[in-house]
Amino acid sequence: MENKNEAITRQEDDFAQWYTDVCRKAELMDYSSVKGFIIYRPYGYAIWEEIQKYLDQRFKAIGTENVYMPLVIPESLFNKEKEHVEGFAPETLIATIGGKNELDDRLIIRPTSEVLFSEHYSKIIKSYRDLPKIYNQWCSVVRWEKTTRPFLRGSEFLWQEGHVMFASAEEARKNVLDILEIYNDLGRDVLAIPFVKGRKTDKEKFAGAKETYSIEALMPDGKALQSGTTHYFGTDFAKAFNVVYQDKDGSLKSPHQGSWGVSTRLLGSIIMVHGDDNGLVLPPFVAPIQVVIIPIQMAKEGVMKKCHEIYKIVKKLNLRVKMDDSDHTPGWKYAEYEMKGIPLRIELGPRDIEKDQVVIAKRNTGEKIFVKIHDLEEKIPELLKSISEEMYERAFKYLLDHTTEVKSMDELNKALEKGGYAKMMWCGEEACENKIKELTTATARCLPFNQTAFSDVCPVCGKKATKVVLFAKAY
RNA sequence: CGGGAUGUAGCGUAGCUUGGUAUCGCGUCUGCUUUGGGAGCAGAAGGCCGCAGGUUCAAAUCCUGUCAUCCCGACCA
Repeated sequence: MENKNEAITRQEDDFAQWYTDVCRKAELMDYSSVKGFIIYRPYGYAIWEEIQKYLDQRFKAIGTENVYMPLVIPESLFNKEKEHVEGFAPETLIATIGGKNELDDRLIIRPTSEVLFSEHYSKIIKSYRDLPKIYNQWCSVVRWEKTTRPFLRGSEFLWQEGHVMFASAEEARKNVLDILEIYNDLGRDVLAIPFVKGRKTDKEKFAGAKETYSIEALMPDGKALQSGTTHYFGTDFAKAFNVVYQDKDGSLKSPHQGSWGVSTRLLGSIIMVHGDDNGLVLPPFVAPIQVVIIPIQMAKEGVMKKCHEIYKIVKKLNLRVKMDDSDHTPGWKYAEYEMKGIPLRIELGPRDIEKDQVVIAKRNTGEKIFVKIHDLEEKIPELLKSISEEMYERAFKYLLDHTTEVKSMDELNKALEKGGYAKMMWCGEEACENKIKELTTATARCLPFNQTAFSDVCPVCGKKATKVVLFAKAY
């Protein structure tokens, strides 16, 4: 029987409310008493930990070392890089009192750590032998946001920030593109999210960066969500912070710098891309619980015993498994674990025991299948893999269906109305970019790496267009 | 930060116009019966009505401020 109080808002009724409902009912987070600062509850934090595991291992495989930098940056230091400061100044949180005294040099709670890394690098990089430096830190940062939403935009969020120094521009650029590829792999293989890889326009790039690259995900409400970025800085930052090394030939040079990061915003992507009206749908490889076992008629002879056997079989596969032997009814448990997005549910009762089988329900499709117990060992890993692929395919199809090539302002408007990306040829002028934003509120998400031209006229100004650009409304 | 809406038990709510010690459902706890899609019966606990001031003999209700959440803009990962 439908229990209205347990249900969440339907997506089609109010997508934003659905999102918030899922965040709370799936116990991913809770609000704290300070605006924009959320509590990452165990279930939500565990997803982040899985993301961390994957990325940390990939980062280290290409020579990255983890470090930890201070939480605070003296204002005087922060102000060294002009363009960067202008980008962040409006959203910094500043500590002004230490103990009982006003601070002479106020302390900025890091909104990002470019300047701390740069300052440190100026001390430890002296010779070409000290390069490259590929450092990363896992931490939280604070940005005083005006409007906040769980995971999507918080005043504090968790992330990793890589800050790298190389002797040459080529190496630095290669590093930030390699990392972008790792982010993309994370999406494809782990999160089941198809990202669009591309370069940001000058207008949209990071404060102080020469080049900014991003991975963009498309949400079911038609809005794009930037899910990760990498930046190439050139030598400007290094120069501002006096990072100088002596090269083999004895000359003094500035290294080429890059940075890259993904944040807990990825959880927002996961929730929206895959979720449905029954709640969360987690990609199998980040699900904190991958398989849940529900005993049916627990009091009946042999049921619990058989459930424990199944538990052991799944555990042995190195999977994250939970058995729920609480006294809730099976129906309650089904709904509960659907809300939590657990990829596979195993139901086991007297009827199954007779047939030496279990019932397996797939969260992503709702499909129920019967599997003989002796086949479980082989079948479960297969199912998890195919679920991940099905989820990716579904999201990819949505992405394709909502990427529309447009050749006129009229088509652009229609494409944005439908939701998703309006793909157009662009002359490269910021004026045209601004005009689209003014008329539609959509922004240039990126110049996708796939630059297959399909016209040579900019629909805004009518001049010659050479670049493929994706416009969309964004989070 | 501008415009709009909303805050009453863990969740969802009634009451507010016309001030007088807070309603109902779900959840929680106990017991028994149950268990293949959010179980049934019986009993119980749980609230300084978001917070802070003010008006009043008396404030959930009226006034001011503030905080939070949601929506629409501007800004940003």
